Amino acid sequence: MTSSLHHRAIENLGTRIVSGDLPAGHLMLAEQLEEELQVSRSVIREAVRVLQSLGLVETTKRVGIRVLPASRWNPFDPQVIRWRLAGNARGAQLRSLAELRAAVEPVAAELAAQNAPAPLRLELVDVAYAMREAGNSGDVPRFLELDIHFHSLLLSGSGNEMFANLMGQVAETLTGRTVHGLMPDHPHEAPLQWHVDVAEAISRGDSAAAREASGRIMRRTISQMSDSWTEQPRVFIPVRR
Amino acid sequence: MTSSLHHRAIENLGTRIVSGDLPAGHLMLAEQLEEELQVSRSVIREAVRVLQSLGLVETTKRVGIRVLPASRWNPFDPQVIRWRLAGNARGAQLRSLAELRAAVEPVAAELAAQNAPAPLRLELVDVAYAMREAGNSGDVPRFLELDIHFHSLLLSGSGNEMFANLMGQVAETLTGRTVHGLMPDHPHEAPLQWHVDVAEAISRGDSAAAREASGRIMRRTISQMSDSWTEQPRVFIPVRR
DNA sequence: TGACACCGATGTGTGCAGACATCAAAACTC
DNA sequence: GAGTTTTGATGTCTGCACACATCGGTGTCA
Repeated sequence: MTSSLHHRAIENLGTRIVSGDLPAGHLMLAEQLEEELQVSRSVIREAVRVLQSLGLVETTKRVGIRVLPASRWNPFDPQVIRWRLAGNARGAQLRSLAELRAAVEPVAAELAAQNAPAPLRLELVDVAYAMREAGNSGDVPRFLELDIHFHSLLLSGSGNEMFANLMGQVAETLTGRTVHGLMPDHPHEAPLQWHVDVAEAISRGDSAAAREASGRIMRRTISQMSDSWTEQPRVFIPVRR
Repeated sequence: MTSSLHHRAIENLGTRIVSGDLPAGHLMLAEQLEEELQVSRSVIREAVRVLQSLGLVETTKRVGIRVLPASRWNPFDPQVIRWRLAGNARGAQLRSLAELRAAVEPVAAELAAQNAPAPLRLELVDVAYAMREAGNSGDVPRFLELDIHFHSLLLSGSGNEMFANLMGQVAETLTGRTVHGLMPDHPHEAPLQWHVDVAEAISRGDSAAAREASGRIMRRTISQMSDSWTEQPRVFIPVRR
């Protein structure tokens, strides 16, 4: 039911708010939204309730439905991330995700070396070898698929459900990087070997080596992507006291 | 409006699902929930829509409202985190948050050293000094307050809105740690100095030193808390393909 | 005359009740 | 077993009553 009226209403309002089309402070009335989207009150009310839980709007009696500033949005919500990736904040969103990934993956590798179940360790090694092959043979789509699979296994193997939940976002950044031509036709030798190093370190339970090798991959990734970020302004969320 | 019927319905169902009282696969009907919570259909529907957006339930025509497994929940949603902290998964949730923090803060410190606005850097140094004083004089409540403020400034100063959003969760872990008597009456000297080191490194833009000092704090924090975690089983979220 | 506290009118979200539409699971027919 | 019909749940729409924050008017006091 991805195109129910409810879903479409959320999508419509969510994209417009995140894109800045409906700026912070903008006031709307439920009745006016019914008219605009040509749906009934119940649809609007249920959609507004969801947007409220995402921190995109707040409702006040006698006032209406007010759009909240970006600092109140839940930046980890998959829908908010999707809307930002689809809009003009795409660059900033990709940078945020890449930095988050850079922070998390080395620790995830360390934890996976300590805790991952045996079958997952074996699969990780297999995938790392397959990545090296696909990379050397220039099979870009297969490489992307394996790359996503590798990092998903790593996050899953950490045994931390918050890390594991980043699988989807990581897939998004890797895909975005490939689609936007930020990847060389032939991935470089060194990063391919580092992936193998991570997998083998996890496989033998060497958490320090896993962390170190993963850190190398992340530093390389960041330095490659940072060129296309420099123009994106950073946003500083004020400290709430 | 924190005690509207809508809010109470979400709270009721959310806590019961997260606590395992309503297990994955459990089926409910809207009509039955109306009866049980003694509210009208619109209240139930709006609450279910919100829970649906959090990944806690799914609705199917002709079937009803089905509780989803924990692997489908959004582990970054503040409400989900709060429900887990309030229930029997408290230990696992605190560990997840601490590991996330351990991963993020060193990178946040690095970014803050590169990007934070000047006033924030100055405030960070002030707070670090005040922390050292409060720590040495054994003023626990003030120390906790300053500790939260310090780490909030650090995350905010990174200029990454996802990092900044973790302020609330970090406050929760620090408070939880203090309330549960996991903190010594007098904080140790070394960590106090490391906080000052982080602040001064950020202040002078030395990102490597900031990351290093922050990493020391995190390693100490993890090793102190890990004693109370060992009994918590880890959950491995399967890779979705 | 001016400042301030009170109070009632107004408008908008919240909650309720009932109807019909839709659609997928389940039962039935061949 | 394949195709069709029935059924029962969510999806959508609508009219109404209520709660309550805001605003403007009224009255009191200095």
